[in-house]
Amino acid sequence: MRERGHVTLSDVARACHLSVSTVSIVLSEAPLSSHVAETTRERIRVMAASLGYHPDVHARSLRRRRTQTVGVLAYDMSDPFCIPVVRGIEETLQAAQYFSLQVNAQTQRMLFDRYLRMLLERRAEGVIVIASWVFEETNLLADIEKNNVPIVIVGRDLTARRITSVLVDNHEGGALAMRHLLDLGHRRIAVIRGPEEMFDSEPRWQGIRDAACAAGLRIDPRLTFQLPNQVDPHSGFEGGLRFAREMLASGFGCSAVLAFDDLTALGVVRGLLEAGLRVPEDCSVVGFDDILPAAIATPGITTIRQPLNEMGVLAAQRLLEALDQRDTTRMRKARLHRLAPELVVRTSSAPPPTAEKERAPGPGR
Amino acid sequence: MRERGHVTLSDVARACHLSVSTVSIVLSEAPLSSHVAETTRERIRVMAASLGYHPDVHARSLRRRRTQTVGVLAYDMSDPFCIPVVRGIEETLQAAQYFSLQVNAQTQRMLFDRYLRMLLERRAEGVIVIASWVFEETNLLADIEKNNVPIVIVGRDLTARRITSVLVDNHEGGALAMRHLLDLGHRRIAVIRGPEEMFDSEPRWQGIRDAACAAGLRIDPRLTFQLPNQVDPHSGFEGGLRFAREMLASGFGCSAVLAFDDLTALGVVRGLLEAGLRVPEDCSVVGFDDILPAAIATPGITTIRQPLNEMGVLAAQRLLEALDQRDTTRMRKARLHRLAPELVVRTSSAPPPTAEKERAPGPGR
DNA sequence: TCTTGAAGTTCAAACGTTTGAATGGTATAT
DNA sequence: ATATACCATTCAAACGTTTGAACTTCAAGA
Repeated sequence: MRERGHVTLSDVARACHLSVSTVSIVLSEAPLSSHVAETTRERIRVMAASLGYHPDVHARSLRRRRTQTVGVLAYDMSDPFCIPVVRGIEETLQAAQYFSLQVNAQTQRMLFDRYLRMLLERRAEGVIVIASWVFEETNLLADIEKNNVPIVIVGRDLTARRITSVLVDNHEGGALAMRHLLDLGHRRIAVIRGPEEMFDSEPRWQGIRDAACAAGLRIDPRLTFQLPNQVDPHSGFEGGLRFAREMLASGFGCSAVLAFDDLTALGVVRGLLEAGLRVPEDCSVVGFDDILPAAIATPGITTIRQPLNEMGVLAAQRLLEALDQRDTTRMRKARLHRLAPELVVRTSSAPPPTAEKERAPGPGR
Repeated sequence: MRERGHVTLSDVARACHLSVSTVSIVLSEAPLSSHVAETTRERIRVMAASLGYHPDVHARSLRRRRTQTVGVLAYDMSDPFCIPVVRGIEETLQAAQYFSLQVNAQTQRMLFDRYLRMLLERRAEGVIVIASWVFEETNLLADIEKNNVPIVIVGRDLTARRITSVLVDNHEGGALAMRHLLDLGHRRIAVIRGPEEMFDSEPRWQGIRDAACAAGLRIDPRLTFQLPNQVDPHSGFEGGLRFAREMLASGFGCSAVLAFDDLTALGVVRGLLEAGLRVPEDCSVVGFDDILPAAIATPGITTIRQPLNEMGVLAAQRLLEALDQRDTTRMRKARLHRLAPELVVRTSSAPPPTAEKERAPGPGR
């Protein structure tokens, strides 16, 4: 064991009575290593292992001028949304021999900037940003361009800024949810709209309205509710709970609630059950995202699944392509990937209490 | 913008008609920078900013022989258990100007080893491992010692290997849960024990038994159930669900279920509700951990909270201390921190259906 | 005997940064 | 006039690694 500091190449070289070069060539499996006698190679490897040698990635990166690192900046790792995306990214990068350096902005702009800078300092070769909000005008973006580091963003469309973007088709998702409730026979449907500063809110709401419209239904404005802008991504639960209480207090009922996301839906369920109503018998609830708590709550929340893992994989693939073309092509065009969401039917949705009268009168239903 | 590669100190120096040294001294705010004229300093800073210069952390680490980096190896970042621990670690390290390099072993031993090696290669100055399982005999441990990198582990006791350990008092937690049910008046209590290969399982079970014993209750072996060893940390839900179904099918009932963790508890709730029973009126359910889904499900799960954030903070503090003493003290003694858990009463637990008869007969209760 | 070629190994420079020592100035005290 | 102090800046070496070029040594071919 060394007195201090790490075991280096020259430690190994000294122990083997060889030069640093030879040891480096062998341990890094450079092309030249085929010219080194197998016995020597083995001797070096054994010695390196017994000394506990591990190459210094800083020295290596400096010399090779490659870090094999991609930065992944998530707006909040504790949001269940991020986890599968990050995992998809990680898998894909790992297979391409890249290390994904993950940092967590915790929805704080200050941290966001700090970490973006840190990724630059750590010489990430590319950056993937997961952010359905924040990330507006930071001048670090210019620095990233100056240093020729490609970016991909997950969760919103920034192709206008010439950044390749991967996101779910929110319009279609909203429409899927609404059509599901309409198909079940609901007509009095309450809608909880997302915070205004979140990118997803508007297209989702559009999809909901368009689907209602196509079925000849105009959504009653008295049955819509707006979630406030909040920093805490877990606040959706509180919002849903408050909505349910207010709605029940107002006496202005509905047979189904279409919530902005799963946390909101779980808040609504809590409010309804607390008041002694049954879900879905008295009122259906539909969420969005398909996060873990929605699947394991009882009743299971009917929701719109975002292909999160797939989105991560796609983002990583696009980034790897950009890295490949980095030197040849200067001008890359930003691409937009809008992935299809999927309806996941669980037990929080059912025909309305009076469905038999509203729909087909046959006794089979 | 440079043709390729990043902007370097010498780019800035050239643009300022100054030497690399001066620019370095100013931008890194070295002590010598007080000797540099303020006008010069400002000129350098402006130029650096306009060129988009960011210091190369690899070159800096190489020269300074410090990386200001601590590795955080979690056995599974998608486990809600890890999130608050990691956040506590991150906060604490950040305040001490350290960067926490987080990696996710996804409960795979192969990844665990690979990432541990990577942390060594990235010259993490210390390592925090979050692992209630895995992490048995990896010879990388020896390498870590050889390179004089301090370790702290969260989630199990490895003081026998002279590694400082931070964990919750599982024995006390189990006892708390059992005493809560006993206090409510339950006598027929089913217990779902954790997987054998998980460190927490045994002490938790001991605590449960000791508390029962102290109250003069012997737990009926027909009411205990053993979760199988599983790689997927989300499998607790399935286990709980299966338990509930089997128990109901056997007709051998109980008035309360003490589940190994929250996911298991949520599985039990699903099984009971599916069968038309009410929670907590017909059967109480208690979990362990206090993860998000337990709080936002309805009924909210009564559970034993682990002070996860605090555990992260503590682990980081101990590591920072070890880093401070690294050079002076060679022999550090490993410390054991066993933190007190806390009972969180929600709505999944209540007196048993026949509580009035079993306990005090007064009408006030 | 002299090339030629290969095998096995080493030299030395470079990557971008930091930093102790050194430089050339100018002002003040002796 | 010389020493002292300080100011503003630069020199040069070092961190651990990689790699193109160079160097031996030995054997075979001309």
